[in-house]
Amino acid sequence: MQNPPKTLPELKAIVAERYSSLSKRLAQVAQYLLDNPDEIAFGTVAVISKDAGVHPSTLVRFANTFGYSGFSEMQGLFQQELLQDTPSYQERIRLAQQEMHDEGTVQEPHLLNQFVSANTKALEHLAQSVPLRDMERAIDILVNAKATYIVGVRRAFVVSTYFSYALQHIDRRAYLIDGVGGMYKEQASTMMAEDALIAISFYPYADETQNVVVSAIDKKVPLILITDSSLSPLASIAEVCFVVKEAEVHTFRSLSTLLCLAQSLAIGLAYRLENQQKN
Amino acid sequence: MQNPPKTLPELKAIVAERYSSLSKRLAQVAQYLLDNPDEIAFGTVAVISKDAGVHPSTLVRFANTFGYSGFSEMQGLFQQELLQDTPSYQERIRLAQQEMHDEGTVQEPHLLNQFVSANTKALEHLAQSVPLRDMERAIDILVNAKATYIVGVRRAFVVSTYFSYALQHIDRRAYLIDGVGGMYKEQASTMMAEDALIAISFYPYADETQNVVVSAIDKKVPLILITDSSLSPLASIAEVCFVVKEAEVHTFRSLSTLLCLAQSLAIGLAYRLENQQKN
DNA sequence: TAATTTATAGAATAAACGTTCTAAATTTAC
DNA sequence: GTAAATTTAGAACGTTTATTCTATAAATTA
Repeated sequence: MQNPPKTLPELKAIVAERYSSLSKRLAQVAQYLLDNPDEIAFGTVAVISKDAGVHPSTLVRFANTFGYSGFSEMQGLFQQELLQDTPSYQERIRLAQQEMHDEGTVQEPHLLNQFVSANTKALEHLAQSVPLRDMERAIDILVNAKATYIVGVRRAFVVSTYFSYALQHIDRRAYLIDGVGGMYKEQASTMMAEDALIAISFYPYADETQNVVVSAIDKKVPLILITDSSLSPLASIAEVCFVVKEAEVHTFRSLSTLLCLAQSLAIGLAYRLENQQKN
Repeated sequence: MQNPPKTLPELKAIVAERYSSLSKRLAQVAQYLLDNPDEIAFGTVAVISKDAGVHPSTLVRFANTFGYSGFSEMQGLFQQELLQDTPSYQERIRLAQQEMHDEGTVQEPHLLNQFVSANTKALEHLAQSVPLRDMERAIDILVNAKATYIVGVRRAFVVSTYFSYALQHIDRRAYLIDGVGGMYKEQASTMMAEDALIAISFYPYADETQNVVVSAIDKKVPLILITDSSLSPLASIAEVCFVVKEAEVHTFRSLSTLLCLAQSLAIGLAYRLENQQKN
């Protein structure tokens, strides 16, 4: 190796390329290097090697393998990268917009930026608008539920699958009512009063979801509702109701805040269960 | 001096304030410190002192004067500053923490707030790290695809369902390979070279997903991969590869940024199709 | 101006640094 | 299954590190 990469992106590319042919320990370093560039920029050989779980000399060998005289030389790339003016997020948006203006052509700003902006705002709104009390009540219900059923269609189905995944992840009985084989009714029929139902429903409030909820209410199954309006037809019969305003970009509704809420509920539940176990 | 500043902006403010009452050499250091923060972040005492035209020990005295145990402690602030992603984010965290402090009660911050913080940060990172070019290439592939297959299991399944929903929403043929009835192979068997495959795969890289991808590659189906590391086993064979770092709160990985990316792709595709139609 | 305080530079020090060399361990090849 | 080659961890290396201590220089005060 004679021509070591001169910039971090180049190095990363080459490391990724050669990764599969690296020995065990060198691969370990490669992994760490790609995942924790910041640590490498500031850390010492001793600290980094410990953190990456390899011997200090392995770092030097790694650097040598990629053509550097030693670890320090390679480390320089990581420092260099950090020094490159990383303009703040807002500034980048501003620059992008200005660039658009300058070019004269009416083109889209980087779509990702629009989404990030929109979702960030929506997330902040979420934190402000959801009462802590509702979170606690919802978690109460989930703690006491022998099983948790989840229903939601189309866009809401995405959130349903997350709930299903997350709850099973923390060893809760979760049943996703997905209507496979057109069996909404059948899947919902095993719900009992000591269970719980999480329903996610947005305008235009699909009948499938409504029907499942109604049959649950008949059986006195407590309902946690996640919806887009406090005037949603199910809002009044829900034990707990979360009203979530999603970000919207060019008429496309987002899901980030919903997922964020779902996660918070799942982890809140996990905590509660842990604490119960201790006592 | 007992309470040294904990952030670089604070330190800078105090240095400026006390500047006029500093001795000759300390003032020299102050000058240098305010002008060359980056050098201080990475340099050694020897290098910095030489560059600033003072004796090495002067740097230590300077740090002591402002309440630090030594130069290294003060240097930490300069490093920290370089790591900070965006001022806006940092400020939010700081304010939130201060608010907590003001209340007097030392309590766990509202879970939702933790998530919002983590997700916000991850979102901003996403916008910076995903190259516009990759977005365009991915959209190119999706535009040209007669049908789009989507595969992802467990956590990634949530994202898959979103893709499936979003693509069908804009009248694209989208086939979700969900493995219902254990038919991963069968569902994947109808893929053809003029289609496209979106695969979402995270460590520990499920076999189900791998198998589907391999059979797609055999048929020359272009692959758009969304994964968590550029060292992912599928990364090297993908046409386009998005590496997404998800937010993490108490070992629970988030999905917000993934959804954000998915949305951006879907809407980017929708736009492109609209524009094509016009021409 | 002399005395006293304060600030400085230099020497000294021990700890930590990155690196090299070597023997052991592991993998690969036959 | 043995031999060769590669990879590894460990010890040892000379440097460099940040810091402390101290004699000297400068500034301040009386």
